[in-house]
Amino acid sequence: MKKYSNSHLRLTPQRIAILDYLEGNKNHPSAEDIYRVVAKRYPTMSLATVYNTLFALERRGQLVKLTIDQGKARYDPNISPHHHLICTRCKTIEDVDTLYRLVLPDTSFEVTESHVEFYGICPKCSKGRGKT
Amino acid sequence: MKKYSNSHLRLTPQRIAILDYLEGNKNHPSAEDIYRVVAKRYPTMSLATVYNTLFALERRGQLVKLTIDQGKARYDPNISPHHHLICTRCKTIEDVDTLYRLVLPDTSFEVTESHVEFYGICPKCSKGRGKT
DNA sequence: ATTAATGCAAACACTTTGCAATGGA
DNA sequence: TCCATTGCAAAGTGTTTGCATTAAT
Repeated sequence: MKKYSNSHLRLTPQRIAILDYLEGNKNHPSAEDIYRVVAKRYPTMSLATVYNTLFALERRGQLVKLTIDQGKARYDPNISPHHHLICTRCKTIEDVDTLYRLVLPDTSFEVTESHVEFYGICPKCSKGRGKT
Repeated sequence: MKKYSNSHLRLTPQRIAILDYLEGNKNHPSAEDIYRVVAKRYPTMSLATVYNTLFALERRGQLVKLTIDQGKARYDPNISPHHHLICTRCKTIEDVDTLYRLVLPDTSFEVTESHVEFYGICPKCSKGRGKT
C-alpha cells in the first residue's frame, strides 16, 4: 500500500486491501484470484470493485494487464520492463529480468515496448510433480 | 486448402471454406472474423463449426492460437516460428520473421518456444491515418 | 453403414455497465 | 457537502457444450 500512497486514488478500505495484496505480488493473479483473497477480509467486497480498482491502477500505469492467458487477464504489479516464463503444464507465470536488446528490421514502426514470452515446462512439472 | 489436404480432417464444405480463407492469411483473424467471411459463401455456417475447425487445426499443429488480444483469440496459419508487431492504436498484428537467439539465465526451465511481441504505432497510424 | 461434423440453442466464463446507496476527501 | 466509489444485478462478449440431424468416408 505504501508504494501507492501518493496516487490520486480515493483510499477506500476495499482498495487498501487490494493494494496490500498486490504489493510485491509475483503471482500474476487474475481478477478472480484477487477477489478470492480480499473477500476473506472484506466479505462485502464485490468483483466489480476489484475490476474498478485494477482499471484505475492500470490507467495510472501502476499495474500491467497481461494478455498471456486466453480469456482471463492476469495482473502484474511489477511495472519495470521484464519478460515472462510460462509453464504450459501448470500455467505458472514467472518473471524474467534479463534485458534483451531486440533490434527490429522494420524501422518505420515506432516500437514503444517489447515483451518476450518463454513457453515450456517448469522444474516442478519436469519432476512429475506439478500439474495443478 | 491444398496445404491441408493431407490432414486427417473430414473435408466438409464448411471446412474447405475455412481452410481456403486461412491459406496464407496474414491478418491474424479472430473466430468471428473468419465466421463473417465464410458465412457469406455458406449461409448455414455456424460459429460453433468455425471453433470446431479451428480447434481441430490447432490440435494438429496446423494453426497457432495467439493470446495477444485480451478476451479474443486470434488465429495464425503461419506455423513457422516468428514474432509479432502489434499496433496499439489500430490493433493490427504484423509478422516479424527475424530469428532472435534468446538465452535464458534459468536453465532448470525447459524452454520449448519463445515469442516476442513488439508494441508500438504502425506507419499508418503515425501518419495520422490509422485507427479503425 | 459408420461415425464424425453440423447447426442450433443453451450454458459458460470473464468483464463491463447501470444505478441507488454509501462514505472518503 | 460533494462526488467518486461501492455492491448488486443485469447485460455484454467470446467460447464451449449438448444433442438431434446430416453427410463424408
